[in-house]
Amino acid sequence: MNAMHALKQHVQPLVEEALSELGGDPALVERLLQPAREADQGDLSLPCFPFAKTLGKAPVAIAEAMAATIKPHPSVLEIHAVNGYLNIRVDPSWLATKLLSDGLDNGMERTPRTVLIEHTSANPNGPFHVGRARNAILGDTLVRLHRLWGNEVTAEYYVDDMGKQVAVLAWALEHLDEAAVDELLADREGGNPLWSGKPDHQRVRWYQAAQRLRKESEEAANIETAIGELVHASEHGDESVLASFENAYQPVLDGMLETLARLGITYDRFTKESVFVTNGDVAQLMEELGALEINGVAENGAQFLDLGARGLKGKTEFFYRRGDGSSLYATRDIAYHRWKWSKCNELINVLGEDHKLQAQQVGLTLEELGERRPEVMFYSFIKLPEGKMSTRRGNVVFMDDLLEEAREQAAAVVTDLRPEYDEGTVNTIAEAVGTSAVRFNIINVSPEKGFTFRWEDALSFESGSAPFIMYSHTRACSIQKRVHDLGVQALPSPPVPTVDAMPEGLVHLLRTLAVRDDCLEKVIREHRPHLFAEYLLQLSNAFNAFYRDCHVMESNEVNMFYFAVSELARLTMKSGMEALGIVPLTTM
RNA sequence: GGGCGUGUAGCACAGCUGGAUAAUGCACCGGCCUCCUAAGCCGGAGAUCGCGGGUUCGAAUCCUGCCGCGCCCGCCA
Repeated sequence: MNAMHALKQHVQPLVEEALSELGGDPALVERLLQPAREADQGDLSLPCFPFAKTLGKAPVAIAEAMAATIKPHPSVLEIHAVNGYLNIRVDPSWLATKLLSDGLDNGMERTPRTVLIEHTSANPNGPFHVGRARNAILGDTLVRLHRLWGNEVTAEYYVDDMGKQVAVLAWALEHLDEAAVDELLADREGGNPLWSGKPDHQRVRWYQAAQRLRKESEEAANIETAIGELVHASEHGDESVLASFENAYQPVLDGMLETLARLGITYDRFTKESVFVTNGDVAQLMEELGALEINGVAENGAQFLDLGARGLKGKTEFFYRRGDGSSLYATRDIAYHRWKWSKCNELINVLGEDHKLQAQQVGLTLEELGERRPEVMFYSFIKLPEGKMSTRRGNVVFMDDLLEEAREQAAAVVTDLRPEYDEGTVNTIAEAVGTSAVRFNIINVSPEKGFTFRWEDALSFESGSAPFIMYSHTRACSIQKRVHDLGVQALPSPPVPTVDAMPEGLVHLLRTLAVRDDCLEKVIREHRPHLFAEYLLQLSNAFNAFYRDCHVMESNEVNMFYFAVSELARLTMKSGMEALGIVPLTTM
């Protein structure tokens, strides 16, 4: 469907030729000839200002001269010189023919890449709140977008199954009972009773109770020692301790995954951090690091790399080995990355902005070892209007609660709009609308931007939201169903009308369909899913204009060309929605 | 203090490898259901692009200084 790319291939030589005749440098055309910023001005546009000096002519005159001399081509409808710009407008008939013959398959020669995307990897110690879930939603969307682009993707969750957080949980489950936990957390608001049986919500109370004891009780020092011993044992690969950790966290992780599954998020593989300790990779790695030129040793025998020598600013010492010889989280992460590289030819991590420094350290160390550094999509945290999200202070929105609220609100809207629907239908639609709206609300903003969560935005079902896209899609589905019911089959290459017979909404839709691959390509290259969300909004909008201007059916007569365009748009919307995790309902 | 990121209409957000009148949604004002689902469509109003310098034919975009906000600167994870 890369019709705009094809257009440029046709047009560029003609523009270069015209420019050469005037004495300009044709080598500049490739870069300068780009999609027009102003949609009403054309499809491709060449600013003529850079040629003014060498040609000794005004840009306006250059553009006019080129417009007059450029050779015609079937793909080009018209060429105008405006204010020093050469504006080229695609012939919509040519475009329609091209789009319909290419179909969803964009016909570009691409070798699919093997991509490993690690995302979420949240500590399994409690339920997702909206802030932690941003990682999973962005990561899963990236996975889906890569699949749409034709890449082979493995989505991976790195399970932090050792270290302090799990140790605290395991300790709590071992040493506290229900009554003790209740007492320790007595001053807290009770959570939503809906989740009282969900293990992530249950067990996080044990974790929180233990956190209190660690800070506030008289035995704090003893507890700290006990937990320290557990951590130490896990870092040395003690199997019984690791097994007790797993018993502690696995139900929590299952509960967390249940929440994500509701959002359509699943993983192909879970890799446990402890694996790299028990299989010897970490020991081997530390040995190699110790032999590096930039290795340093502290007084107590701890070892670090001097990454300042490799351009790292700020704190330059990167410790990878403690004085007692055990590894650190980042060390294991490096071992994990080497393993990941053996499984793919492209590696992407989704990380919170708090991991930027560590990602630098891991990346530089990998390069020092002769490996490539992974690509990273960083995202900023989600705040609440009241400030930073914090479970401890109760300033938190749980994903489970948000999804429930979203479903209820959506159900209210459906019941209001479609009173004839039965309860089952309402629930199906409400669940789809609710989860899709929540996802879209997070995908829609650029990852590096701080984000303030507001209920009214998350639950907005109007223009600029997932339900808007979903609704446009159901219109296309409705058309398909009606045509199908008439017993009419789509034609592979229907007669394409001339430009004069094409309403504005149709032309706009064709041009929007034509730029999908350019958008997707950029999204994949730059890890910026929000641009595709933006595109899908535009496409839905364009479809609505087409729907307004072009009636596929007039008194049971099917316009085969309109139907073909409608179907192409429907399938493009559907695949795009799936790539964003929006549920493509056929009716709503 | 140092490093990284961010600042665009009342609110939210796009545009940032320099290019024409800064896009979109919410909220606000007005219009459209004898016609494929009005969760829609059309029109209107609303912006000193944080502030000051610089580079350029041209700056929201690049450079620089300042200001606000966020994150990081553990032999934690």
